Amino acid sequence: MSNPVASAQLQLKNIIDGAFAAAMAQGTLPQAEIPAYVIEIPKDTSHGDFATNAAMVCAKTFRLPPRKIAEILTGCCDLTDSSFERMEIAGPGFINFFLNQCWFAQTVEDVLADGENYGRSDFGKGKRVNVEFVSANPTGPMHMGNARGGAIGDCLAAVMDFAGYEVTREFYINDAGNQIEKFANSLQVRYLQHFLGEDAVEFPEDGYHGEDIKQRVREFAAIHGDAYLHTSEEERKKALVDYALPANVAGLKADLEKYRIQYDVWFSENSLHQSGAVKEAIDKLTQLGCTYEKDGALWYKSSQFGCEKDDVLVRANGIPTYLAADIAYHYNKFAVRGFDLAIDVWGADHHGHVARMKGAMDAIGLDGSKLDIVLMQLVRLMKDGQPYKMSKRTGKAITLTDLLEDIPIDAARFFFNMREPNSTLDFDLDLAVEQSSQNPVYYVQYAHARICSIIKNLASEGIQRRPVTQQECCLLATPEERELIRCLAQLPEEIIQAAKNYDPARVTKYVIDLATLFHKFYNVCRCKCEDECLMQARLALCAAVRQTIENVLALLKIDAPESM
RNA sequence: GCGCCAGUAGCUCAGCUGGAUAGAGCAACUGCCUUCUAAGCAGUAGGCCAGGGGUUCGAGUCCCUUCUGGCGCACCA
Repeated sequence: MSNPVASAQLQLKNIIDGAFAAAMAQGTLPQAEIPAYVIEIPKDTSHGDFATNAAMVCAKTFRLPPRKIAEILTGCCDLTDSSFERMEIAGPGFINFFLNQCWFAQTVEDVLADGENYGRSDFGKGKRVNVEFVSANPTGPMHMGNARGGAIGDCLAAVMDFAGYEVTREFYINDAGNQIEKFANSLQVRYLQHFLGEDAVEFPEDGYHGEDIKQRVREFAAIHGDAYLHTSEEERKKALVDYALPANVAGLKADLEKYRIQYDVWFSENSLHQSGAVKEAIDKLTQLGCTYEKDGALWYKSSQFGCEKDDVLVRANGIPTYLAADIAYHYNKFAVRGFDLAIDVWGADHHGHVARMKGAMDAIGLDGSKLDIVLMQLVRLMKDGQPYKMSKRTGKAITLTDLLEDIPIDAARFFFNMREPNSTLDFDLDLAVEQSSQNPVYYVQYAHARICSIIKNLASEGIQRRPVTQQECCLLATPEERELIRCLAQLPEEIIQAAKNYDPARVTKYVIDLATLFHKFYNVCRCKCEDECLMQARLALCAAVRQTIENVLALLKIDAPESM
């Protein structure tokens, strides 16, 4: 697995450290500890491929002007047998380094050699990470927040995998607690209404009013008829929930699969109650002195673990709260299943819960820093430049299913990953369906299709891509070619950054940039040309770009069409 | 009231752990197809990075403060 940028950067660090050592040995710089300096990639390529502020941060240490230090350092830098051809001092004392043509040639070869693995790294060191996302309430259909969470979570999981983590995708089914009680009640009222008429029983104000509840009741009635009309309420509710809940979960699963999301684990909250895991977690906290009783309820001392106030674990009526179950759930992730890291993707409206959960992990004897929460802000659907809240057909909030009926799945997955999770997202419904360059999905896919077309066209004229020598690859020296290769080289670092920051939107931005650079290259450099060696080198470059686009689109689970 | 997140071009947003002249896309205007996909490219124009202080060689980025917007502060999940 190659990482052209990191290799060059490491090489450069050795060169610079070597220069410091040499200068001190010569006595041109006094003996001193070298302050931390950075090696960065300048925005402006005229400032080189890499630049360091080493001379500037040392100004105080050596009591010399930055440019003077830079002169001494460059005098001691040895670039022979390196990936660099030259360096220069610029501005207030930057030292800029320029990569040689071999590096560019080698990068193209590396991409092709790595193939579908190009971009992978061992950054994660095989650590086991659990990524939990969507975890939609099984009492009804999924909303826009779930749609965004699905795209972000799934892509983040793919990115983590690519960055060298061992990833488990998980859905937490909230099949316990208050909302299941409301669900049961809604079902049974609808059931009674189904047979006795709408007016026979009043529908509870806080019930689930959706059409989906009625639908489940009709299905249930078709199987069991009015058999549960005369049973106890208890029995009736249980029968209805036992039917409707698995049906809903199956529905969620089916909808998410349409959205190209497949989970490794569907984890039931109820199973934690059944197995006694919730009670165990509560007992453990109590043993550790983290709880107390007040007003008949059992409280957890959240305030001792970074929260504003304490929270109830077990209500006065003896039923544990969601928090108790959630502590047991995360305890299970770490202590039982042994994950090294757990990432939860939550809606930003749950942000108040973050400190509490992390604190609770510390309280229960685990490490709260291993739990990370990705908060995502709300989605605003836009149509004709106006917020678009309700479905015209149903008059209700737009569900994930509605969305996917209206726009292509490629567009949905791409759009939801265009912004970092923690920023509000305007989802432009008109743009998402538009088949033009304005739609970034098409823009990227078009670049891929173009490359396929070039290769196919040349093949039809009997010109096949063949292995190229490094010397031939060195012919790729126009500014457009070099920019394009520079971008290719960036992928592994881009993936690592996305994994490190839990920000899958980085890869989306990356692939748009890559497509842009390819289109620029395409307009200036013809692959089909007189010089056979140059043609083959350009074909190799095209193949490398195609491979890279494919790899990124695979992370997003978006098609890479061969023609458009 | 307290807390979290945000405020960058007319609009939607980039800007990596402080770095060189603040960048894209859309919208507006001007060009480029007898040659590999014009779903493309090149160019023009557009800015007191919300306001005010501070930290330093250097601030859109860090600290303080004010203003504005979103979201939370349950024996709901």
